[in-house]
Amino acid sequence: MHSSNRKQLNHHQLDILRLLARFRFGTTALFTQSTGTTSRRYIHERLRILTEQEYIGKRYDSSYKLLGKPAAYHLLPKGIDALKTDNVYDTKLLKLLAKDSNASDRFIRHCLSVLAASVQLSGLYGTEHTQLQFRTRSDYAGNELFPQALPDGYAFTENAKTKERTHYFVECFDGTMPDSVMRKTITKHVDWYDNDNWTTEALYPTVLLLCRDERLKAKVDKWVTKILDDAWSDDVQFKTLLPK
DNA sequence: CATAGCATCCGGCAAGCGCT
DNA sequence: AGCGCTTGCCGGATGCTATG
Repeated sequence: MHSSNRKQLNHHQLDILRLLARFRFGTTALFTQSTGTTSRRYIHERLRILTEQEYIGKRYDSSYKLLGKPAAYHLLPKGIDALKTDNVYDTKLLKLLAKDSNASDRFIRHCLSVLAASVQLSGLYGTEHTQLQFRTRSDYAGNELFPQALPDGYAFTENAKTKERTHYFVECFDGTMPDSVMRKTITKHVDWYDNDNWTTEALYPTVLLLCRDERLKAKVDKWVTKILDDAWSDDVQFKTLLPK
């Protein structure tokens, strides 16, 4: 453990930094699930090593233990630097990532919801042959085809032969925002489609609304029905889901 | 090319916690 | 108390890298 004799980051460790760039925050358990094969203990050790070397930071104190909350990891300047060699991240995103050290608990919770959603949806819609591809706001920052504000996620499976995509927009209603914001999120999709901003031949993606609990799901179902009744068309499909 | 030294991998074990 | 789950700590195995 002598810093003078430190090895270069291996590809496993870089993969973790890339995941963090895409999802902003992560936990040992969620990273383990999202990689599928690797053991939790091992992921933890990678995170420990990256933390020790100050590539990533760790949000954790005794109150977390008491609440049974896992530590939340995020990129530090050194980790962001290490990603620059990938040449795939635009400078705006890199600046955004630098602010994660001071992110609010609410923001962290939302980021973890999105990561959990990607894990859950991979199990729901992916198969051995056609894995579900999940994209985050980091992946499509600046995209002008998608509704604004950008959805929490965009996911798709691709038919190997026809190359046709079955695709989804993902919104996480996880208790981090007031009702008004959630309703606006629903109308955002309907308006974007009705105002002809969806300028490709592909069908508009099914909008998956991940609701924190049964009670919220019932409420959201009602909002969706009402909003579609009031709209000009019902071409946008919504589906409410509960977290696993 | 051989090898020494050490960073990393990874499993075993323990401790803390909630649930029953 | 027993079970399951998570994180922390320890140490042997593995494999990379610097050096001659």
